[in-house]
Amino acid sequence: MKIATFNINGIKARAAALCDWLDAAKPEVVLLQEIKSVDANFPRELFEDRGYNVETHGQKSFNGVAILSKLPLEDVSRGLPGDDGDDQARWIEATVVGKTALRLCGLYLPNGNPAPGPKYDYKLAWMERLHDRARALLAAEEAALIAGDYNVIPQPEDAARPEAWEKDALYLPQSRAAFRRILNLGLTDAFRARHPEPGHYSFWDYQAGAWQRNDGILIDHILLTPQAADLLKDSGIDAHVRGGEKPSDHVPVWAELDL
DNA sequence: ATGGTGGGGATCCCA
Repeated sequence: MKIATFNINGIKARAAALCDWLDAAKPEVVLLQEIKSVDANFPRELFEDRGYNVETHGQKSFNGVAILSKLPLEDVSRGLPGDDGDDQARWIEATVVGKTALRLCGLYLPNGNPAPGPKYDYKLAWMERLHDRARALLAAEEAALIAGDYNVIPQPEDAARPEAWEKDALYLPQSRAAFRRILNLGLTDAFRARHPEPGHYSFWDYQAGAWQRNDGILIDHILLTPQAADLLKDSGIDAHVRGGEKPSDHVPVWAELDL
């Protein structure tokens, strides 16, 4: 079963590119970020016509996450626990059942720039809540996948020019330490488990010809609990999507699980 | 040091 994460940077602007990729890659499950749409305006028929069940957690103008799945989506929940005052749509969960049950968690982690400042404080607080949720998922000792746009460059080899990101919220030591602390709970990075070498990216800025110069960063990650990691067969990044018509600035990252 | 591009939707915010 192929499960992908894809920050599409606006569903309205990306409907064609997303459908082209779905038709070619045929993933069973897709976790979407930055749909930038309220639930009522999400073009769910586009995906239902292709055999996907659709669950959204949107908001006006910004953020917004969704799950597309050919298998039924059960026990859907919206919003990352830990702060009732947080109204930003950045987290959605659901369960699919294949050979075994798999809990899917889709996330759009705060960007955090400029740092320092209130946006960076929000990012770090959000990562603390993510840590707590990940710990609970691990304690359940079941297969779970926590994937999305983490807005964290975990290590120097995850950037073409790490020195350019030294003062950026995506690469500050505190951001990387918070990510590592979550990983160190016992999660497996599905892409890095199979592709440890440098030079793999999931985001290229629209500006300054970043794609043409391959000036990318790897910030979209798929983390697996041990029970899910045991099912990992393959993983990859569909980088070619960045060279398509009206592309997102991110590309799909996927994992194949024996589910 | 600056400005480079793009989406959303309102005359500016966010990335």
